[in-house]
Amino acid sequence: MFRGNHPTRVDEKGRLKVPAEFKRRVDELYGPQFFITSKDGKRAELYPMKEWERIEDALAKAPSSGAKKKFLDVTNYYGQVVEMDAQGRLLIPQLLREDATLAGDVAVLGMQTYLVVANDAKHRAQLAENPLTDADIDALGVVGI
Amino acid sequence: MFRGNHPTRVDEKGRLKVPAEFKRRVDELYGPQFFITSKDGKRAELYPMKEWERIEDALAKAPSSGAKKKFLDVTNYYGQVVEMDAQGRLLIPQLLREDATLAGDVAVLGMQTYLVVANDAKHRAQLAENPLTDADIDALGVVGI
DNA sequence: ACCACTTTCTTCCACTTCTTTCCACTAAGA
DNA sequence: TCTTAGTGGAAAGAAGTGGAAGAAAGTGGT
Repeated sequence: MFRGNHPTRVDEKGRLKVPAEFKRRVDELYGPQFFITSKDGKRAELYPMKEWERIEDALAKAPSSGAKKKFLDVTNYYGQVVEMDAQGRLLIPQLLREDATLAGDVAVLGMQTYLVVANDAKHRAQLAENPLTDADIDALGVVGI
Repeated sequence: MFRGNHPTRVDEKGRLKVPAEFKRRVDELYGPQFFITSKDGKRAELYPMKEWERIEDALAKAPSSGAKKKFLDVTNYYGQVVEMDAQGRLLIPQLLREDATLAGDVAVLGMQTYLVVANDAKHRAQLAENPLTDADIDALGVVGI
């Protein structure tokens, strides 16, 4: 389970420093390979290879549909297999770097099974624009929040 | 069950001293790990790790929804796993320290299953601005209040 | 078609900065 | 006075960063 925000940076070469905590977990649970992609072109999603393969398997079994084709189209357009080096850095494909403006300060968010990489300022602005309301929380119906 | 207000301080390094009473309860009921996060960026919420995991599980089972996505986006943006040291202090992430102005005197409030950490003066002002009304209390439908 | 040169990519080393942990002192309450 | 809570700070270790050297891929010319 990945959780929380680990602020980090993308250097001028386009390398993302995977925060040490996430790196440790990935090292022990998965290999150094990831599938980096995006569903909206606005922020990158980083799946440990094994997780992505699990999703692919589930999709392969699903009946053919427009939604499936669309999903494959988008995720494979932005997608690429990337590998962490010994220093815990990985090269973000140029296309994603441009579309998701991944340079300088970025937020790496744990989203349970995968990680989200977002431009910090943009993500912040998006949260401010669309805040979490009491009604949202009530809608979840979870006790003790 | 956490209850009451235990005023404490955040030092210049951003370390929150967990009041001894809360520390004792946490030590016996839970481990030293917490998930610290925020829903509005204005005050921090401190969940014993086990409590937070319970919420995560409940969320994982809930059907996909906008409210759920928003909730994960916000809580993981502000969130971080933190650990108390032997002296009962824990480091508040920079982002939260800034947004929620957690420095100097703060109030630690027991909110049943979790703790709230708020800038004392700000919290006071907010209560004054938005007081508890008879209508609020009636809406609870609890006998004997 | 092959060779050589150029350019880009990748990996690894070494330095710097920040974080974390732990020790010791101060203050307050019993 | 003794014990427990709270505070500050220094030292050791870990994390982050830049860059240089080696490898690989691409390009052009003979």
